[in-house]
Amino acid sequence: MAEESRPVPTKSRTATLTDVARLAEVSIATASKALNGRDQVKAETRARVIAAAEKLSFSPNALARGLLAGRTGSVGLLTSDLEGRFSIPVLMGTEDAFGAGRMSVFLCDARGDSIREQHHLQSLLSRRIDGLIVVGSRTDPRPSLGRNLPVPVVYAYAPSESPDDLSLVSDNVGAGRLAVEHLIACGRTRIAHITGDPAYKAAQDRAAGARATLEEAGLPMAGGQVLFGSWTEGWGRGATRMLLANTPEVDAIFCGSDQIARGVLDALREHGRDVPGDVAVVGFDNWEVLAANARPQLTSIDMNLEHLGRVAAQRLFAAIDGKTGSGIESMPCRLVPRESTTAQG
Amino acid sequence: MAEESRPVPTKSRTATLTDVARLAEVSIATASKALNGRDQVKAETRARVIAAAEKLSFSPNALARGLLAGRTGSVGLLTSDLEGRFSIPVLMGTEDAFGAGRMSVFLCDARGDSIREQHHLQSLLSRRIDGLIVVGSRTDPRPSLGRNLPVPVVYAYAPSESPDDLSLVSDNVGAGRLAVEHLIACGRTRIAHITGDPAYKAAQDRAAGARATLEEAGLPMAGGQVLFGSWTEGWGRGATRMLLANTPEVDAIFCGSDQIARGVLDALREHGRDVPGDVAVVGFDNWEVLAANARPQLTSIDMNLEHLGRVAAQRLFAAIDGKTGSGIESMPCRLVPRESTTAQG
DNA sequence: TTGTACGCGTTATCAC
DNA sequence: GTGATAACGCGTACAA
Repeated sequence: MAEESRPVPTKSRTATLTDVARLAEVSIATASKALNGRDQVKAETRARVIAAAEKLSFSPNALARGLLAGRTGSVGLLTSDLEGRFSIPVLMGTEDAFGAGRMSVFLCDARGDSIREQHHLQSLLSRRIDGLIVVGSRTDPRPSLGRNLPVPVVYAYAPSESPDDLSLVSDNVGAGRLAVEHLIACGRTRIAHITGDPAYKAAQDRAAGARATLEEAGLPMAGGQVLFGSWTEGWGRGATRMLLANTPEVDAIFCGSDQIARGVLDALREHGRDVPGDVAVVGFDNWEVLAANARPQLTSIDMNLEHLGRVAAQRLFAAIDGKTGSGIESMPCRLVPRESTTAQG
Repeated sequence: MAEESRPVPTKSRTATLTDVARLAEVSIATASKALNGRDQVKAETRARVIAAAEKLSFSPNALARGLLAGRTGSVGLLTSDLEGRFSIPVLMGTEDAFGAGRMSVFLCDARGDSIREQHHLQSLLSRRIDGLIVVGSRTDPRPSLGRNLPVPVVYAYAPSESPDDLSLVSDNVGAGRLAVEHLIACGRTRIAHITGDPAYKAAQDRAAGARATLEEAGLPMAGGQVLFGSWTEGWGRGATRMLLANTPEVDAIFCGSDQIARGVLDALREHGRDVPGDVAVVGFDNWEVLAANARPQLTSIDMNLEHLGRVAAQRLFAAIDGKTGSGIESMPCRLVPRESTTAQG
């Protein structure tokens, strides 16, 4: 259990440039130049100043500097939903990119509430961030924050509804194509698609890509149509049972998520179908915990979300430097082959 | 694809207090008082100032304010590993608590690298954060950042090695007790424990709690000893097979993680054991995606990590106000009952 | 090469 | 009630 501690020995106030200057016996102007690498200062003087700074463990006050410079070297990261597992990798990517660029990141979670979002936005603006990244939790377009913000904004994962904004998204249509092309390349011809809630644009996009690719190859959609449902293992199991009953000749299933795929694998095993011998399975999200631990290990589509976040950071950097862009920039996904599609049936 | 946009119409510089004062035809001193609710200003004047502020969509510069006040209203959140799923809930809790208190949160991910951690720490200090929360990804103690930082620090999830620091952790020993007590209450007497890597303190603590509770009840540890392995489904399956071979009379399994538990459920089903009829199963982490979608749904231990994060934020608030504490504060876990233990065999 | 002085945007203290 | 004015800590013209 925690105890109250004795009063801490008086913390010495953090050193200021004035302190350093005094110790080095120069003016604060000279101290500033010495520490910032300006070349109008004698080497010996600079050394003395640097030594003094070290000794006082001086660290320049970023607030004062920002006040003067008009730029703070900080950006906002406004997420609508930290819980959703899609925000996290995007967030990691941006944090990584900004950290490398000596930028600090303010994290705000609006929890899907637009009131809270506005509140956070005001707070960020009052802190004079240099730019803002808005991360959504679904691929459906979200309302724009507007064009008259004093800082550039980049939307990631969930695009802005306004084409005037710059948005970075995953190419879900392309991902659907990727999955079906892979299955066709594996020699499959009776390919079904089991996916989640049809109200999600992600579901529609992936299905569109899958449909288009099948049509171009002159192949039918096994099961007659895309099987929409929910993003759960339970739906994966249920849909598979229906599918096996109606279309027993199915030899491949493209799933809208790894969770669904886990349910599909489960049901296939129950019905004695070998994977990938009888039926090949492709998942979506490449969620390691699910995909890599499945039996057999699950081939899956990776949206490269961390990369998406990094690119978002780069675009924001560029925008801060005045090179603004607009429109929706679509990033390719990649297929990660594992056991559930490798062997040839 | 994104296109270059035409040069944006000149953004009007964000309004300052001077602008507001000029528009309201008062001095900046009066404007400041009016906006900050000081009571030495005529109502009519105040209204005029507020109107002017609205019109210019004035937002006070937090940098200037912080420079003067000596407090910035921002805190640092230093995580060692954003990828690990334990950091996220803690982080959500702290973000939530601080957001409500009008504090902004700087997010830094050190990626388990102490060099990067030092770098982030310096960056945060230069931004004059009011306090710092350090979130680890494992429950093993981590090196202290030291006692001579200019701001209070609270360690969450992973405690500091130094008892002089304040740390908040989950009570893993208590959680082990909780699980076994529940199984005993369900009428089980031949209880096994399959868990992860023995190098993790979490594994040792949970095992210790389980052992102690069994001893107190005069029950043996089924299987003869705790089955340590890795935090994977694969180990859950493998360990279960061994267990069923050596100790077929086992009637309950307490698992060190939900992933392990999923493997255990899998193997039990394969061997024709009914859950919970023949064998009851308890998981750990209460990871919804795994626990709630298991067949049967998995009873699991929840570490209340979001709450842990919120309490960490409260402790930091208190420390900022001068009420510092120290030592390790242990937060209770809770058992979430689901199908895998409810029915009586 | 070094030092002086101003200003970034606010708030608080004091006069008026 | 209101308005000058001095800080907060720093960078940078400009003067010395």
